[in-house]
Amino acid sequence: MENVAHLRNILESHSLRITDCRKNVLQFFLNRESALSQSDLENAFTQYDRVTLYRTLNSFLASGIIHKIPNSRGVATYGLCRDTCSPNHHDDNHIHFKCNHCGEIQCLDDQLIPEVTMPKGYLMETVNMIVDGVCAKCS
Amino acid sequence: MENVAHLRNILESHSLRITDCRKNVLQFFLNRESALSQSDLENAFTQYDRVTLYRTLNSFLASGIIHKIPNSRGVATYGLCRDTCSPNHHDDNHIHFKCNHCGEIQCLDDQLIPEVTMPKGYLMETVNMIVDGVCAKCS
DNA sequence: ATATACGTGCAATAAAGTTGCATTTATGTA
DNA sequence: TACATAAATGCAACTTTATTGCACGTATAT
Repeated sequence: MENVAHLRNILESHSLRITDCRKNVLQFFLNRESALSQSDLENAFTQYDRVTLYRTLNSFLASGIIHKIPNSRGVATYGLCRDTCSPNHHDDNHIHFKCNHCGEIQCLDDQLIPEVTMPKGYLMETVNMIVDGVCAKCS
Repeated sequence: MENVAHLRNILESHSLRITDCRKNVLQFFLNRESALSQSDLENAFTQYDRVTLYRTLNSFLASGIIHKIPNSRGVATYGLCRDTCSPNHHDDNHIHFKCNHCGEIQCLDDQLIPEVTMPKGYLMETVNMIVDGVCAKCS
């Protein structure tokens, strides 16, 4: 359970207005260790319109509160950014884990993506790494 | 240009019937160095129904001719598998590159994904790595 | 040559993502 | 505290992508 001041603080520091929807969604992210999709939010917050949740996710994404996690299913999933992330500089160089059993996607904050080199002429900007398998809860 | 015997050979060795659609789509993949989405195929092959192309991709995917490439946009993209792939054992441990300029997704067949270790309790099955940036053609 | 299992096209639907607009609300300023 | 305003929300509508069922056509084994 996060206290409200903390939630306000996070939103404020990312230049976002404090609204019920944002506070609730943010709390939901903070209480979860797994990544969330829009439909997860729709199920959890029937009091808010789909579009509102869609735009809430977008505002979190643009302000650097959450990051998008690439995946093979055609559904966008989002994970909380670390404290050290900012809108302009993301610090999400950790591995993502997708459990093939429970379906959850987790940020493995302590497993950093190893350095890699690109062929000549390629300019590297962002690196994502996704491991599929069975998570600790399911194994 | 691939000769027809080669195309037949690939389809046959993956237990797929030889059809015009499959031959053409396979050739299209072989002639391209970049990954393809369903809509790419729809644009290239107006003579085939969307659903046919959809199922062609699915059959290629299931038989191990192509592999799905995770991405942040909500559009499935597919790349050719190496010769060493089979339906049961994929050998696509290469890095994928997404160019933020031209939008192309490429398989960097020679850039192998480095080994990583998982936290205790986690079972690793598949690893994907996607680098975003600017490709050699655009830089 | 033929049977049949598989592939294709068409129609329809589901699911996810997105936009415009009218109304409501958060926030800075008086 | 009241107010002006920029931003957030809800609703409706729409686009794109993904998916299924069914009838018909074709590749393949016998």
